[in-house]
Amino acid sequence: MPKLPRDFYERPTLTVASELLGKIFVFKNMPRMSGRIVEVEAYIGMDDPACHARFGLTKRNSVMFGPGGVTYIYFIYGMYNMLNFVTEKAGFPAACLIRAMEPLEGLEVMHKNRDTDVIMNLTNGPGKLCNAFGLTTAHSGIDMTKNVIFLEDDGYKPGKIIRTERIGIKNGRDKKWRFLIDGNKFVSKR
DNA sequence: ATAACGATCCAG
DNA sequence: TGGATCGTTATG
Repeated sequence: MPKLPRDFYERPTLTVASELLGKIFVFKNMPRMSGRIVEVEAYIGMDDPACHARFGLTKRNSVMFGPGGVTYIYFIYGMYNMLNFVTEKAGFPAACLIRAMEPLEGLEVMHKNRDTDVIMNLTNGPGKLCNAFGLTTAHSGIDMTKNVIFLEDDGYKPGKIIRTERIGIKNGRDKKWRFLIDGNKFVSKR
């Protein structure tokens, strides 16, 4: 199946966010692991008070200032990793946070990493899915046009897409920059 | 040098 | 509803 090219990512972040829904995230680990994206949030530029780029270029967020189609993974709350894809062209800092997926391949490893038998509980949250896939900050800055981490399009068409406020932030919570597939049971809990 | 806090999760 | 837990950033 063909990988999504850099052109897919280097567009307005809200466009990318909505089109990420239904795409297949692939991590060529041992074994190959994958999941269908069902919930995403957009963080856009230095003027977005919830975006890591709001303080300008720092050591942590530098990858957001580079080209689109690169992973941005950061560590938070002393124990969780968050998976993002950098969007827009180099120079404009923005990214999409992947909040939930439907697990497809590598279920055994996910169950082991998450220490649960419940499939529904594997990847239905941004911290959970990184734990399930084994993704850490060591996987930040990976070029998604290469062969380790990338997206595939199998032609799946999500049904109705819902837009809501972003979750877990204080500033900028008025913006409806969270996108999810209506009725999908792998969307994160609230 | 130090302190506050965060794009979360889970137990009780 | 609160505690875990630590890197990042701001402030003195």
